[in-house]
Amino acid sequence: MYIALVPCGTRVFCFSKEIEMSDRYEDSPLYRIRHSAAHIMAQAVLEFYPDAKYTIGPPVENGFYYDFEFSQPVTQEDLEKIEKRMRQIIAAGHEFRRKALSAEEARQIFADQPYKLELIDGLEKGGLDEYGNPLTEKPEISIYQHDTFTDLCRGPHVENTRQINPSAIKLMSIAGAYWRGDENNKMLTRIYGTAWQKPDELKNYLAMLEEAKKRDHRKLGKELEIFIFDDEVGPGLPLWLPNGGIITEQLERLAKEMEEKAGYSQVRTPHVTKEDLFLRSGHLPYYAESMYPPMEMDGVKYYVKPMNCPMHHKIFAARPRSYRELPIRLAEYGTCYRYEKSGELFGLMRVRSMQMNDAHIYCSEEQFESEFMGVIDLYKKYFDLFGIERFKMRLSLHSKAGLGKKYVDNERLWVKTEDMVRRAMLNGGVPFVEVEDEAAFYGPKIDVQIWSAIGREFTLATNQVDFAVPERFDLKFVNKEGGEETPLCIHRAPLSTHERMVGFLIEHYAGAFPVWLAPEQVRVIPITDAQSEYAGQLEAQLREAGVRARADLGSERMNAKIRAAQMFKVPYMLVVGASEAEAGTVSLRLRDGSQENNIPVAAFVSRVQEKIRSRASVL
RNA sequence: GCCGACGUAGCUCAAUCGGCAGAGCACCCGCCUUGUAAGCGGGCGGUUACGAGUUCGAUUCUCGUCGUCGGCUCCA
Repeated sequence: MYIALVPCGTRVFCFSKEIEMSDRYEDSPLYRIRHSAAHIMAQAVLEFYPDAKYTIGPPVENGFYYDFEFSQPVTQEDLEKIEKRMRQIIAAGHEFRRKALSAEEARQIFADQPYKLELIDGLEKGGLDEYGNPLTEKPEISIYQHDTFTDLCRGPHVENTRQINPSAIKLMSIAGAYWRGDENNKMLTRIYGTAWQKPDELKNYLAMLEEAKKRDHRKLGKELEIFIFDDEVGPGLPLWLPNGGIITEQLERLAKEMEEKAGYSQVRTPHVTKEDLFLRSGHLPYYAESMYPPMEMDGVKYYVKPMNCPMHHKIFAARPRSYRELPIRLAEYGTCYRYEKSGELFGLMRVRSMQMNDAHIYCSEEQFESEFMGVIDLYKKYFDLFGIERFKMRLSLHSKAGLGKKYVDNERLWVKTEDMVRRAMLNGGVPFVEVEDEAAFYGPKIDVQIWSAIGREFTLATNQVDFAVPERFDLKFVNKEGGEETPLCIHRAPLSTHERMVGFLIEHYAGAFPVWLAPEQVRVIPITDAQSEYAGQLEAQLREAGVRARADLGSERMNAKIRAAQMFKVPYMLVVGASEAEAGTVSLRLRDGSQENNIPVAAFVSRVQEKIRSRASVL
């Protein structure tokens, strides 16, 4: 069962069926167990560190956490004793008791707990929840007590600590976390734990984590020689090895094919531009934090581009445009550089240099819906091709508080374009969720959210509306009536960036790429040296036929060569001995271990060619 | 950027209390001539991330820098 975890501030418009059928997490027994486990952990922690201040401790996907302010450093090694004490508390069979009370009574109970006092203030005055988000109605203040521990909490909890299986909980890790998630606030210490109903479920969860580590793109990327990072090159600046070069090249060919069919034009633009361009685009006021510092030449500042859009705008403006030309779709696999904070870097998924599957569509307001949905259709085609099923479309909206800071200050246009996107998605019947304060600075967007092997969420593809920047660039087209109009701009990146896409695909396929993407498609393995020549001929013939093939003529035994090819996840292995050389056939071993013998060479060649041409997902 | 942990050969990892830095794989050279996931032998490979400090002596202890990892913040 998939349990939807919807962050605060999310409005859900249409769930996928899977989610629709499941219960709300908040109502599930697991939620109570995890929430209660968090309280028990807090009790254990306070017994060991009586002067620790406790803050909040909610259930999360797969477990729970609790944030503390400690006066001394607490480390991973300390988790063992805390966990042991938790088991004792559970075994003692304490009741969880709820009590509603006034803000004043609550303040007395938590007199020496500054964070709890702040929470009480939020509940009472501002109508803020524990995360600092505004609440629509004033909640009742309640506490939960068990054994010696009392927490400000709205529940729900288990009735008795015995309802938690002490063998189905485990403390996982320790990490820093800002109070209320704000980097301007104090950093607290967060302890993560996991809790399940049965010990077997815990075991399965831990086994799943181990499995996930095996498909982590950082591990596979190294093993399969797809990319590396080098200390002297710099953090977040990946080097694509030849195998990575093949994969990215195949993705580009796919994109260009699809874009040609969909009426895009390919353009190319420089990596650096004068400061003026980014002042005009608004990147410098709104996006400067993520930009590399400028370099100066002849008294002029130049910036490395974090986005391609301003240059595409200039291409649009290269000459006067008529409504007859619209929509104009400009595409470029543009290389951009963003100065991501060091701690934000994450393998290929979050880097500082990236090549985007970028394009900008300039259209009139009437054309907007069909253009926007055309992009969504393109997503769907790609996702079908890759067999990507687990994703979430998210309508990312502005926030009122961010106007003029994170977002262009024009609320009317925000509301209008957000509504356009919402309507287009509803008309198209595409399920999505809405989240505030996630928009681009120039407009709302539909982000496609995916999860990395270790469960971290990323935006893969994105489809953004820009109602602000075309005007700043004074972009115009002449309409039917002969008047001037400013076009809307859609920024889209269905294949994300090479970096994030390949990182994702490595994990998605666990390194076993479909034939068309596999860096090496065929490995020819002679059984003895006597077949070296035949193997070499096969390699040449396959290459001639457009297949990436290699004959392994080393001095290892056949079994060792098969093993090497398996570890590299080469889709096809051709094992050839005396009889195959004699008959002009091959013995085919697939990556999955299955075998087909006595295949005529020509038959194999055309089979591989067909798999490549159709970008087939099966071998 | 912040909190915490970690950094030994190309890779995966050892090295007791501070006392000569080691193994497997990979790579190179031989031998073996093999039928669907590791044949055998030999060789090469290190300023223990970098820089200071403590010490007779530092992979080991201390400090700093860089990088990586788990999170937070942020995001294609």
